[in-house]
Amino acid sequence: MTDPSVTQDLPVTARLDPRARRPAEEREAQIIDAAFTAFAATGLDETRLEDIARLAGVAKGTIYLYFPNKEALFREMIRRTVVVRLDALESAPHDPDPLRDFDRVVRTYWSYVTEPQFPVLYRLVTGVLPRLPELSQFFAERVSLRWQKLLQSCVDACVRDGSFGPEQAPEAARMLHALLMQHALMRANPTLCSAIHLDDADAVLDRVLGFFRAALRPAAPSPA
Amino acid sequence: MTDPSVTQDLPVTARLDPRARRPAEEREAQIIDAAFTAFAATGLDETRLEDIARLAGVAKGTIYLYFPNKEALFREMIRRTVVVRLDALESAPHDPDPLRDFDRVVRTYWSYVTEPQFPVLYRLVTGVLPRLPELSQFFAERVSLRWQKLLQSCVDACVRDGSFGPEQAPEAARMLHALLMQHALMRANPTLCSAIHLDDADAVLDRVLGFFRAALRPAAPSPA
DNA sequence: TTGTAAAATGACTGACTGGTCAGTATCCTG
DNA sequence: CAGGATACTGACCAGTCAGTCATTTTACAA
Repeated sequence: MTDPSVTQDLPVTARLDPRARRPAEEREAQIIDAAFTAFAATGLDETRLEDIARLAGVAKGTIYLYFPNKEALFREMIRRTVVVRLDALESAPHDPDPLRDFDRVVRTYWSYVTEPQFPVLYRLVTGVLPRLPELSQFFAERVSLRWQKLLQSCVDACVRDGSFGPEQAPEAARMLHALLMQHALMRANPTLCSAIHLDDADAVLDRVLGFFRAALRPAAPSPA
Repeated sequence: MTDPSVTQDLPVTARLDPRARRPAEEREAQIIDAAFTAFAATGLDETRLEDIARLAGVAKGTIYLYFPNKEALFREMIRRTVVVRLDALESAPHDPDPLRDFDRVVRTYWSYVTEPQFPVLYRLVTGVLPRLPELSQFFAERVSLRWQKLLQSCVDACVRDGSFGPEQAPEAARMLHALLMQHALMRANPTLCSAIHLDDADAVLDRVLGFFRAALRPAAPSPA
């Protein structure tokens, strides 16, 4: 406590000495972080720039040195928070065993959508969908589509391998995507679905995977 | 064209002579309809009461004769638009054949979430989730939960019947719900998932049902 | 026809907030 | 340490819009 009078009611982020100049990147990150918190809590319209500024430990005017306006800040916040692990994942070595590779990808996806940030982003993006369609576009291309392609390639490998039956394969990626996404969202919004049995993320994933594998298991040899 | 100068640029709803007194119920319905359209297009915050009034063919002040404020209007609009076919469905006669009964319920659910109104409501409700949690509660109880219970009872009947294997049954309703819901939302937001193959609602349902039945099909008799 | 109660109107107000910019603090160079 | 350059500040302004209410219109009974 060097000088409580200055920092006492400044919220978390701000502890880097106020009014001190900072390298542009750092300030930007500060503001983006604050924006995420504020927007997550109250949405694009109900969030006052003043609040973001306070959260970031910065004056309102400062925000305008880094972003031309509120909407641009929002957009930029979304873009940056869509941390994409896909680059790493896509170039990572495939497991030679298709089933294990499938498992690895699914688990990575699950941990991605299970992070607390993800459902918030999803809600914010869908919430402003009619107003900022390019943002949804970005989100779709950057997240949904790429994951689905990746999943599909894993499924296909399992089909070639004989681990999965071919009947459901063509749509399997979309089905799995739907199951995982919806479960992640249900977990995040207990209000919206009184999600009692969904606390344990691993357990949920196991159930979903069990269901998925049941659908994909090769058909029984035709009964005599 | 009796008197174009009066009605020419009044939008659709308003054709009941303006400024004429109407029974309270009718006016309320007028306003709610307009509110749905307006909120659907621009969301709770971006919609001006003036716009709703114009759409309803009514002056702004009139709205306040029927609703205490904007938020209440929004809430009421959601409540009423969640047309619940469930009452009818729940008391409707079950088909004695469990599989056919299952089919009937699923198809009714699908037609419900496939109506253009549904995704709009869903988006609006989730969009204001942190601000109006009671609304989500209402939506959840009135829609998601009741449907899931109904679906589950159909699934259980099919399991008793031997049409479905018991392995995946305990979570089957939630899985099916997740699949249908997510597909309905994907169809409604092509931007968000470049939903190419999802135009034909019946075809989509068939694929989902095919997948679901594959997961639920009884396990093959243990191989010799 | 007229009187009156209820319904509807829309100009108005006041609070609010996105965005600005003149002024201040800090840093840096020589 | 001077003095220029740049990051930062926050009081202010202008636009917006939810909500109000004095006035007008309508319906209808006498």
